Amino acid sequence: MAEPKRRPGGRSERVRVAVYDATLHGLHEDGYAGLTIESIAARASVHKTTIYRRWQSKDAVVAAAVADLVSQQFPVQASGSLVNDLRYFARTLVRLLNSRSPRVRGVLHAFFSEASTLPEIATLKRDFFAGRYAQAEAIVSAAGERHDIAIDIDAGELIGLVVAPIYYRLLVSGEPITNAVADRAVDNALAALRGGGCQSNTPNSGAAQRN
Amino acid sequence: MAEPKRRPGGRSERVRVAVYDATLHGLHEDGYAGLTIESIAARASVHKTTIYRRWQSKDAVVAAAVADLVSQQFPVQASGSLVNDLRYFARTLVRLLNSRSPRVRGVLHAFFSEASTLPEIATLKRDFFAGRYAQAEAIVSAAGERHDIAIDIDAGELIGLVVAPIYYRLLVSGEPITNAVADRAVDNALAALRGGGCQSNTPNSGAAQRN
DNA sequence: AGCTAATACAACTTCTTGTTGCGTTAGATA
DNA sequence: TATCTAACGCAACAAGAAGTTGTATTAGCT
Repeated sequence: MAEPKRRPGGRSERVRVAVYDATLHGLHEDGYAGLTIESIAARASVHKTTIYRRWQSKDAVVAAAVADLVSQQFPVQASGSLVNDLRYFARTLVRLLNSRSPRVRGVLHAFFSEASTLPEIATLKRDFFAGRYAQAEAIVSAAGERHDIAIDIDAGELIGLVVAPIYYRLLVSGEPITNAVADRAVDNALAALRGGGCQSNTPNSGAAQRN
Repeated sequence: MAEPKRRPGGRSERVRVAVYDATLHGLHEDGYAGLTIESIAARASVHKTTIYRRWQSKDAVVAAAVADLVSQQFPVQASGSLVNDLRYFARTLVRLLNSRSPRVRGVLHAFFSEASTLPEIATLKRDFFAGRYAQAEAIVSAAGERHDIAIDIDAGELIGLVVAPIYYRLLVSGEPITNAVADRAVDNALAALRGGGCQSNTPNSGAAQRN
């Protein structure tokens, strides 16, 4: 029952990279519905049996390809004023959503299309945004410690005000996503702060709820 | 070259309704990728040749089914205070996004998945949101005329602040969408107004932009 | 009651999907 | 350099879905 000797270097690795690349590229160009194992194989210059034997199903390939790219984390700069940090954060998101890299666009497609219903993709998506959220929360709490803002500010609510309008353009209105959009989102979020919004001591707002 | 006499009443109509219903239902349960003409036919208790002859392609059926439901407009109540109108508006959106009706969920799936890349669906989506936007803008401009708020308020920006967090939960974070979320979104949007946000005379915000 | 548009049914072709056996290539080890 | 064998390429195939066509049947209309 000895384990067969694996060969991680060389061809296997090249095939893996080529397949992941072809998968994300295809996800971007043809969408999840139009993506097939044979199209991936053709684009990766690899035979379809190779994919069938190594990954079994289309969903498994997609999940693996997305996981591979997402594992490369994006660092967040957190030093200086709250405005600058938030602005940098928002602009980083804008740059990401505007990326012309087929691999990044493939992941975005996976996250914001039908593929997001796959359990593996859903988990990756949740983990990715949880990570981003934690980084953003650090920005806000740091500002709280510097006494730039009140301590009872709901960090999640504030970050939501910053990023929600950006995602809104990507997913709903389809309007272009410029740096000006990012800056305006930050300005409005901070304006809400000044106007008394994002208080964490009013968890359910003042209104009664029916649902 | 006489036009053949059509028969809009009776069976044709029943088939049409059954097919649209089955399409939206299938879109909800199986997704766009999993949807096939044969599955629609089976669910509608109709033979597949009927669908092939009347609608030609899967995309055409989906577009027609979505268009049929979307054509039923949702009225917006606009009387009273800005807070109440916005809250009603936001809560209506929440109720829509939480709808358990398979037909509504099917349309939502069409709008926020791969099907939204189809030209017909994209047009329907754009028109639908343009209509909603116009209604919302009326709320804000009415408040401006009542002098509840300043005249130089960017209505679109304000509405964006209200609805963006709601869509953000649906499409990005996946958190539950309650009435409390709607109310909080309105509160924060109005707080932003008080804090000096949503001014229409600062179209590109103060910051320089690189993109 | 008769006409015929619209649908159902069956049989068929074509294309896609996924599998299997076997020969070939190229890392790894000595 | 020679050898071993994991990983891949290739061809052939089976299974099934997608889409088409001819004909019979149903049911709306006059």
